[in-house]
Amino acid sequence: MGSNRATLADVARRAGLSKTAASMVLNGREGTRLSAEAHQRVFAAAEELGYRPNLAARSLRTRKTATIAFVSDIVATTRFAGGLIRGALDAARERDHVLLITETQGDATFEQYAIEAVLDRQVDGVIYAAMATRRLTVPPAILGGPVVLLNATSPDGLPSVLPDDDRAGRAVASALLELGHRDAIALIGRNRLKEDDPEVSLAARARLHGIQQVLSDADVTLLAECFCAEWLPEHGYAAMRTLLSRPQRPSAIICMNDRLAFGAYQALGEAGLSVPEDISVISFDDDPIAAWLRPSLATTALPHEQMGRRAVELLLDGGATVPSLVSMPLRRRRSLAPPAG
Amino acid sequence: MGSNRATLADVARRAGLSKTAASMVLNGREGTRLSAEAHQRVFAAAEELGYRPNLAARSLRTRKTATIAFVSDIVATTRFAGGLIRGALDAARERDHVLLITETQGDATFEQYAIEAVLDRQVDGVIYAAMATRRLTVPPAILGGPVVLLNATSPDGLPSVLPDDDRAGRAVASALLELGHRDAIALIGRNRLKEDDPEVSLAARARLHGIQQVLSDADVTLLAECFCAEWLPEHGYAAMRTLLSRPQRPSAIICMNDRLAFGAYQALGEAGLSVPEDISVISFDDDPIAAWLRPSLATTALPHEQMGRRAVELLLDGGATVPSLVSMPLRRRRSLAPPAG
DNA sequence: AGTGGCCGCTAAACTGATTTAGCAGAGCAT
DNA sequence: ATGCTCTGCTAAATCAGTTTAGCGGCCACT
Repeated sequence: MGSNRATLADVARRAGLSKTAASMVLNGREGTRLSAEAHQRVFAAAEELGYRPNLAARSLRTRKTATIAFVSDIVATTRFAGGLIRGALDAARERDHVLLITETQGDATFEQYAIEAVLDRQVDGVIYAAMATRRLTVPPAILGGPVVLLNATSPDGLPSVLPDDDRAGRAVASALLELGHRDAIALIGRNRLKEDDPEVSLAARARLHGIQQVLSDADVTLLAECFCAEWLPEHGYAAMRTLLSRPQRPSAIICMNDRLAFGAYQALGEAGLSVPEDISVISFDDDPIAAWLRPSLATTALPHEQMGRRAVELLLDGGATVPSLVSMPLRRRRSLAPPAG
Repeated sequence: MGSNRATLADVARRAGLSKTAASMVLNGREGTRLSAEAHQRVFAAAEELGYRPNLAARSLRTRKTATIAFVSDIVATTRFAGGLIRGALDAARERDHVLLITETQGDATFEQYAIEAVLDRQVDGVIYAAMATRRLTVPPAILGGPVVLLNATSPDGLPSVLPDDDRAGRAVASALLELGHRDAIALIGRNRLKEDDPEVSLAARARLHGIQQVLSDADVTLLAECFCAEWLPEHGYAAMRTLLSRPQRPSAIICMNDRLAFGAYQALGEAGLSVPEDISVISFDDDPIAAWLRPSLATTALPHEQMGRRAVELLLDGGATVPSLVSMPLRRRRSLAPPAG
């Protein structure tokens, strides 16, 4: 691949100068005393030969590769990952960097392998990403260079990028209060495991906290809270059926994510209830499915692109060591209405 | 990153041998006449020092980087991409390679940039992937080395990996015939643009061809065929409503993809019809929502992981120059039943 | 005794860049 | 004429590997 490319020596020869001169000119070194004419000749020669530096050679000397490792447990291959990678890719491109992607699949052997693979390639830094927002311990091997945690924090106090789930929870609750919902708001997706173990999830706790904060400030208590073992459509469906079997029907439902909401929609449809006339629904994530549902689902968007972008910025431009919270915009859609009656 | 690592010279010194000897031993070179004892000493020294070769230095000499570029129009950041990348990642790891990912976003400037970026890094080969299965022309710059097209073909006769949509179409039609559906099968998702322009889609034509083949072999004609401008839920919804407004109600629906089927489900639900008792539905892609729908949606799975894997295999192990078709397994789910009455 | 071959190993060149140290010549002052 | 500084540039070292060419010693054969 890219075999017979012109080398710096070729450029220098053509310009009638030394490699040193050519190198300095092309790197725009300050304080060199090369003449304007020398600059001209080097640029011209490089242009004519279509010169592109051999980055392997360069990085051998400089120990820079203009390459960032994107190491994830499994994020690179899930629907949630798209935006993270896209954002990181964009920010990297703007800084003339490129992304080396590996996946550990949560397996220690693979992780070991992935980390050695990227360190062997002398990456300039590592973005360590998690699929679920959570706390984790990074493998010590990567601590030799810059690291940014994406969608995760660690006890080491490494720079990290997280979605602002707490604020999203407040936004969700506020949206319902503003519409006049008060005494018949139900919540789907309580889960002690997620809420209490930061190594499993940080989002559950933060979302819940935000919601409770706003509700208790307004002196509102939840009509019901449904436990869900997982945040999948079938669990949302089951939870919604349970809610509908109770004497008082809720006027609004908060789902801890869009897939639960999808399941809730299914149960509502079967029960012949309509959203939002009979019941409002609001949720978290802004999964693509949220916009596809009928009626479209109001939700708070996980800012994946922003997060990926922010991670690269922190890594290359440096910055805050406090967790960088990226806000989750509220998408107001058709699933919201004032309570009936 | 990876600053004070042991070098080959360190290993050689510790083993009391030359760099040459150390290099040859560690690379397992055949035909060298180094003693068994020399081997021992080198391995021991490398082990003790935790030696890992500097790949930049190595590739400067060998022009191999053990790195593959994964260049895509936009695939890397969509839900459909996950599997492609995952498969490629797995196959690459098995061969001790790593993936450099870039995205062109269909923009010529970005594409130019992406290609230069990967060529500058001396990748061993390029996987050029497309989001929609289609024919495309690859930028000449990457033709200097091995290239495999993923989810695409080109007029250049480059090796390529495609899903076997034709066979999937046959499987879908056969599944309905087997259940006894004959004279009331409708199709949602006809689209001339997709069917006739291979630069837009190859899948539409192939799926349709497979379906038509099986049906005409069985002397069956479609009850109706609905045009859809895009293959999104709203179009499936509209198409389904149109179908339901006609005098004869279909007994089964084939949707050109799962998102159309999702829309069709919505229309059926609103009309109070149930799947599969009133109408069977079958589709293509095996989008995650297919399994989440109630009832779960029968569909043919795009074999993303297999495809990504195959692309790497073709690239590194060599192989067929005829397009490599990967079969799309039929997922039999609850949306299928014999026709009512 | 001469020489040819094999054995076990190494010195040095090479990859393509960056970077350090320093050289030749001009101009100026003494 | 000598010494000094400044200008404009270059030779050579360096990064960490791979690869080529070949060296010295020993044995066997003629």
